[in-house]
Amino acid sequence: MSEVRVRFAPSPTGALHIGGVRTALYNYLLARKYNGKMILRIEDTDQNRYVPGAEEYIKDALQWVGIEIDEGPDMGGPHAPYRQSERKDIYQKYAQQLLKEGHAYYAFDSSDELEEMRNRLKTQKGSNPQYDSSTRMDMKNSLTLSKEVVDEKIKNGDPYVIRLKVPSSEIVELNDLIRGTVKVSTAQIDDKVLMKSDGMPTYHLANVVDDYLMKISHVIRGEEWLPSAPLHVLTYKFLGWENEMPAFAHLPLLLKPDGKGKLSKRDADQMGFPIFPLNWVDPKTNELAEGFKERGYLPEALTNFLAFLGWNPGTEQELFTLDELCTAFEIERIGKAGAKFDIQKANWFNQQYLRTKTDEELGQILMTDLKDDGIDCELEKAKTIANALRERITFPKDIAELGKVFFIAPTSFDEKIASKKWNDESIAVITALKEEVNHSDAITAQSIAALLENITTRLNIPQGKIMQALRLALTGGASGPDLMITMAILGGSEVHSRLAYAIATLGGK
RNA sequence: GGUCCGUUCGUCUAGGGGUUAGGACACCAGAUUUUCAUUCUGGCAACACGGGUUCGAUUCCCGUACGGACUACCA
Repeated sequence: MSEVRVRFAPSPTGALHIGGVRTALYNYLLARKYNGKMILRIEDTDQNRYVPGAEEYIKDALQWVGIEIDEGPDMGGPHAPYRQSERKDIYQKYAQQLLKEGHAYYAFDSSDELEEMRNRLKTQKGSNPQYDSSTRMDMKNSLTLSKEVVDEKIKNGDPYVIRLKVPSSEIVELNDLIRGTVKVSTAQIDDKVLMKSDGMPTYHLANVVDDYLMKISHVIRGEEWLPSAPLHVLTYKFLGWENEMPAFAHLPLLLKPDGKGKLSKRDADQMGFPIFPLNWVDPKTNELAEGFKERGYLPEALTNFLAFLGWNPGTEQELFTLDELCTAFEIERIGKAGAKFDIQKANWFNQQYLRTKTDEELGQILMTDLKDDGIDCELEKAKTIANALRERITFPKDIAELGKVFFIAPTSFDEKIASKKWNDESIAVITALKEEVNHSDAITAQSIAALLENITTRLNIPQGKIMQALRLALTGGASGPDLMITMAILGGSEVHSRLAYAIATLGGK
């Protein structure tokens, strides 16, 4: 295979959607697998929709998930510039070529006139109203107007667009790597605008020209482009690039978790999960949308999860690092059907990856989170706590959430547990433990276990009957890591005072 | 409306003319854990429908239904 060159070509109209991240990921995986190049191209040809900060956001997001760009606006490359707004002249040149060769024409119709045409045709049964071979001779363009009039209009600065002259009825064949051969009659394709009246190209022209010039080998993009792909094939042909045309792969869409339809920000908000990789503040509304990163998703978990939405390796392995994904990835194994976005599975991946972190890494997270709550904790202790908690967390913030109990003594106690488990027997054991626990901090899980063993056998009370009450007294709740370890971390004097407080509040003998 | 694409457990999916249709998430149950979590074991649960083709279709073909995308001087 000749060099694999793929591109991710977002338009800077806002935050990068999670579906966009997946598209970028698939491109990246293919590039890495074949030691090819990953190109970032900014498609900013719509000046009305341009959102400041969006380009930066996209780059930051890609970097966070671990997608490295080989060529793009920042690092440049052999086919710079990589921002379409900076390539205007190039598109103009090819538009002129198409014009000269009779594959395109000038059109002067106003938006009112276009609308009128569509409305007129809409009333006719079965027809789909579009600017095409059947209607263009009724419109104002260089096909219907005399050369003199056209030249005059252009000289006068009358607004015009350049449209592709699509043949009236030919079959265009598109070979899609995921969907196989797709055939469309040109009768269904309209004379798409190639150059807008502001001198900017539309996606259709810019995309074809850039992919050709940048020597893109595979166009991997969302399925929403499939209907216009035949148009692009046609454009390649007209430009004389048919033999250098990239391979196409149209990805199935990400669907909303319940019901039907594509995943939208609205759904995500409703279901309570993020849709953007990073926090995004909408510059118009000033509204903050929380990102996957800030929500506590690890980039490796997110990429693993995303990769499996529409692709699988064909084995039963599910956990893949980004590197492993790169080698395992195959376009042929991408599915055809849209995938519903199941955040529970994402959470599971997150849990799996969080567990691979060392006690030190987890401890660091705990320390900084605690600090935010005004609690100081040294690393060794943080590591111990992290170790005790590591099997119980899904998100990084869970460590501090669950670990707080080691720093903040309970002020109230779970009533249900209290009424069930706080009785003469547990009070006896807990009172004895309070008296006998080594008040110095130097207790270990082993020593405290031995002490408790000693007390329960002496009082002839089965340990199982009092453990719940003991946890209640120590933490105020009914769940948490191993109790002996909990007490060891707490330290003797803290255990003593917490037990004393519990006895005082819940009652004792 | 038109064009195109799609359809295997609730979800992500494997599979493929003859299989007990496999895995994972979620859920449920049991075991372990004194508790919760973990872990382990087990369970629930799917080939949209109707016609063909075939000795045999979930698998191939055609329809239907349902879903989706597109139908802009947006990408």
